[in-house]
Amino acid sequence: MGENQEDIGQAVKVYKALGEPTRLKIALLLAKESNLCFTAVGERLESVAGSTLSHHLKQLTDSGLIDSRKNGSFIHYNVNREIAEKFAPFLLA
Amino acid sequence: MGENQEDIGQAVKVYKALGEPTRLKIALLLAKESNLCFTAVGERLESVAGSTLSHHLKQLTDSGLIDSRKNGSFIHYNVNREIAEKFAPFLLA
DNA sequence: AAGTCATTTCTATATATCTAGAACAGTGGA
DNA sequence: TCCACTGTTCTAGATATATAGAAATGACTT
Repeated sequence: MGENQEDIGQAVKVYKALGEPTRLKIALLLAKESNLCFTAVGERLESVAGSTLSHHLKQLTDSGLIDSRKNGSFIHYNVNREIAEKFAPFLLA
Repeated sequence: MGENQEDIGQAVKVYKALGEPTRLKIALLLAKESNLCFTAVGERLESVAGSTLSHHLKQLTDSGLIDSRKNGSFIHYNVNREIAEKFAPFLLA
């Protein structure tokens, strides 16, 4: 019980990342379909420029909520289940 | 399983509210000590102007995460456990 | 080497957010 | 009534954020 300073710092990042409609949609999408790459994520969102999507994915990965794995010229994204369960299990519901 | 549109709209509001250090501290504070009034909350934070605190509490209550109950000239604030459990059980940990 | 695809970085702009001072409104007490 | 206290609203300024076009980087294909 009780949360430490690191947790609080990460919590702010995670919640800030999720507190924007496009990013929440991305997180929910990745919670349902794992291992999507940049372009695949972009295709499921309505009209988001590549540069904007990149910006959003960076914020999500910087928070620790989304992991990225490079595979050739593709980068695959996944929800980090541990972090999601800790801060926002709603994503996994 | 599966979340509807209302949930998503509320989730954005709740997460946006929590994605700011002062507001997260307020939420954590209220999760630990229930029923604090405006002034009592202000006293536990370092140097936040009354108008700023009011603004933050409004955002938290608008999201549904914090409930407020008027009692005479005081307003007491509490974490809404149902909403917290749904979106951010981390607060209750 | 040249071309294509995936993703990022640069740059800019419009909008939102955080902050607080000052003024205001409601409640209760002397 | 007058004062003190609780909390909100108004206004404004500084900073942050969201967005996207254009140019750049890196990797695979031919």
